[in-house]
Amino acid sequence: MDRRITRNDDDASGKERPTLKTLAFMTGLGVTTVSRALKDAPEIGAETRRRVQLVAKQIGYRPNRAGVRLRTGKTNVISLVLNTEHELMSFVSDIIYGVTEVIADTPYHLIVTPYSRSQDPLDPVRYLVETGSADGVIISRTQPNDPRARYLLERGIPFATHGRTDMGLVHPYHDFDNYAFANEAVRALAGKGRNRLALVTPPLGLTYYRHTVNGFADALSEVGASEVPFNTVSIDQSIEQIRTRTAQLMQRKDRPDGFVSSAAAATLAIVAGIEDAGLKLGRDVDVVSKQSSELLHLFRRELLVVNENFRLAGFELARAVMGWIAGQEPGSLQSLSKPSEVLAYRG
Amino acid sequence: MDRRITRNDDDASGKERPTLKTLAFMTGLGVTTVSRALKDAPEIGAETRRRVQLVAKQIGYRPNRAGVRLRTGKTNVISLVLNTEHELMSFVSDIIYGVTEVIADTPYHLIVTPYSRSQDPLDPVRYLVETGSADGVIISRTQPNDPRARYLLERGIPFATHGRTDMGLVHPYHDFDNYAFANEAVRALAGKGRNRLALVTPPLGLTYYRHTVNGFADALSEVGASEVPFNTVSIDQSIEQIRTRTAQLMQRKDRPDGFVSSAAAATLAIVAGIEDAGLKLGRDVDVVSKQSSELLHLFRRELLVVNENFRLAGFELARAVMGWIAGQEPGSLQSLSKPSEVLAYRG
DNA sequence: TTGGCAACCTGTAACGTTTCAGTATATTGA
DNA sequence: TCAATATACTGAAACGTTACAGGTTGCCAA
Repeated sequence: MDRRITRNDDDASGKERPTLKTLAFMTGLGVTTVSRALKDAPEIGAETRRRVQLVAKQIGYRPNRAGVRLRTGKTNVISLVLNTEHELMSFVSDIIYGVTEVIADTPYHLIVTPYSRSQDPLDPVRYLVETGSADGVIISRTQPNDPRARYLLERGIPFATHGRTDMGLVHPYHDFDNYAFANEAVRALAGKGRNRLALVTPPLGLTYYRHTVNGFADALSEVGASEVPFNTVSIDQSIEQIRTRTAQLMQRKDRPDGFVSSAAAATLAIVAGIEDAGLKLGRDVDVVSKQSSELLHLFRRELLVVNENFRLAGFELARAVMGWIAGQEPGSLQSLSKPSEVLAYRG
Repeated sequence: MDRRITRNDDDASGKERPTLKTLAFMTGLGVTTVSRALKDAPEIGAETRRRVQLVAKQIGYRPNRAGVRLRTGKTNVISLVLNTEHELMSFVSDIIYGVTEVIADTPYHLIVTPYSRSQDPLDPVRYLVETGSADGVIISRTQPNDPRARYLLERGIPFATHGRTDMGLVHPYHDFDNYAFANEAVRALAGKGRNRLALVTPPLGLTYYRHTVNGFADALSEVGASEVPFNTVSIDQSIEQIRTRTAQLMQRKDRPDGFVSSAAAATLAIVAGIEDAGLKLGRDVDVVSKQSSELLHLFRRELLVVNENFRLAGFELARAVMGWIAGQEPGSLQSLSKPSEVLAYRG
C-alpha cells in the first residue's frame, strides 16, 4: 500500500531514458520477453521479435551498461595499459585511434589505464583484473618473459600484446618485424658503401630489442660489414644523452659510417650529434631510421626511413582482443607487420 | 552457458571478490552499516567505523562499480572526446597523461570517445549524455559558439573545454594564451629586424584562431610591421600543402621575411617550403613556432620557439571537470596558461 | 516511573539486466 | 479422448550498492 514515486512504472511518455520496463509496457509484453526478443532468442515468436525490435529502435532504447555489467559481469570495456613516462610521442595517439576504429560500431568503450615508472608494470593489470574493470586488455612494452602476459593467461582474461613474448605460451599479439627492419636497414647502408655500422637499440628489456639486435647482427655478417659498439645508448634515453654520446662517438677515429635507429625521436638526436661533431649526413655517414609519421624527410632529406604504422598496430591489437573475447583461438590472433622498404627522399 | 559459480552468501574464505555482504558477515554487522561505515557516515560509532575500515583494507575490498553506478547513476568516468583525423600528433598523448595524473588516486576512469571528420562533433557528446556514460566530459577544438558546450550546459553535465568559447556562457576551460603567443612572436621577429610577416593560423572555425589573429594584428601595428597575407594555409592542412604553398609564397617578390606558426608540424613544412624556394632560414627569413615537445631546435637551430605544455592542459582540464563534479563553481575553474618567452637555440 | 531523545544499528526496496523455473495454450500422437 | 509435447510467453530472483524508514538501547529529565 505504498504511494511512493516509483519512477518508471507506467509512463509511456516522459523524458526518462527507456528501459526494458518501458518497452515491456509499450508492447504489452513481459520484461523477460522483451529482453529475449532483443537478442533474437529462438523461443520468441518471429513477429513479436520484430515488433519489439521496431519499438526499441523507434524510442532509441539502449541497454543500461551498469545493469548488464552487474548481472552478467560483462563490462564492454577494453583497457589500454600505458606507461606514462616512456610512451612519449605521437604513437600513443595512433594506437588509440587504431583501437577506436575497431570498437566504433560495437558497445565497447576504451579506457586508458596508466602506470608510471616507479610502479611495477603488473600493478595496473592486477588492478584491472581484481576489480573486473575490463573484458580485455592491451599491453605494450612487451618483454620476452612478461609477467603481465603470464598473469592474464593464468586468470583467463583476454588480452593482446604489442610485441611478442618468448615464454612458450600462446596468446594474441601484434608486432612489427624488427628483425626484418634492422636487417634491411643494414643492407641499405651496405648498398651505399657503408660498412662500419652502429645500432641505436630499443630499450634493453623488451622483446623487440633482441629482434632488432639479431636482425642487425645477421645482416652484418651476411653483407660483411662490422659493428661499431654503441651499447651505452638506447631509444628511451633523453634526447640530450643520445646527442652527446653520438657526438662523442663521432669524434673517435674508429667512428661508424652508418647508423640504424629504432625511433624517430632518437634519430633527431643522432643527427644532431653527428653535426655537433662537424660531420655531414649523407657524406660522412648515413642513417636509417624507423618513423611513425612522415616527418623525418622534412628534417634531413639525406635520411633513409622505414615506416612503422602504429594505427595499424592499434587496429590489429583491438581486433585480436575482441576476437579472443568472442571465442576465437588465441593462437589464430597473431599478426606480424612487415616493414616497408628503406625509403630515400623522393623528389 | 553461464560460467559463474558465484554465491557469496556466507563464505569468509573463498577466492571470490569481497562485497559488502562479505564484510557484513566478517564484522557481524548489517550490510547497510558496513556501507555507511566505509563512507564515514556520522551515525556509525567511531569504533565500528574503524573496525569496518580495517577489515575492508585487510581483505582488499573495492566497491563494485556496476553496483554503485546502477544504484546511484554515478559512473566514475571522465570522457575525453577527440577528433580522430585532426588531433594528430603527440599532443593527444600529452593531454591524456595530464588527465591521468589527476585521476590517478581517485576512483575515476578515463574513457576516450572518438569521432571522425564525417560526423557531427555533437554526436559523441550526445551519445555520452543519452547513455549516461560519464560524469564529466572534456572537449577540444572549441569554437566561439560551441554547440557541444551549449548542449552540455543545458543538460547540466559537468565539462571543461580546451580553449574558450564566446557565447556569454560560463563554464570551465583551460586555454593557452594564443593572443600573447602571436603578439610576442611578432615582437621577437621585429626585434630581429623582420617587418613583413606571415601568419600560419589555427583552423578557421576554432576560437583560438581569432585569438591568434588578433594578437598577430595588434602586435603588427604596435611594432609597425606589415602583414603578408597567407590565408590559404592553416595548421591542419597536410604537410605537403603547406610546403608547396609556402614555396610558392617565397618565390614572390613581395615575400615575407618572417613567419609565425601555430604548430610544430606546420613549421616543418614551412621550413621545407622556404628551402624549396632556395632561401635560408635565419638569413632570409625567421620563423617563430609553437611546439609541444623540445624537438624543433634539433630540426633547425635557427628556429625561434615558444613552448606549449599539453600535459599541463590535460592536468588543468581534468582538475576543472573534477572540481565541477565536486560542486565547485564553474566560473572558478577557468585557467589560462601564459606562453614561455620566445626562445632561441641555446648553445 | 514514564516519556523523550540521542546514538547506533538494520531490513527492505530499488536501480536495469538476465536466468531460472515455470505457466498457459495449442498441437500432436495413440 | 487423453496425455504428451512444443510454442510462446512470464514472474521472481539475483548481481552489489545506497536510500529510506524504521528498530533497539541506554540515558536523562520530569
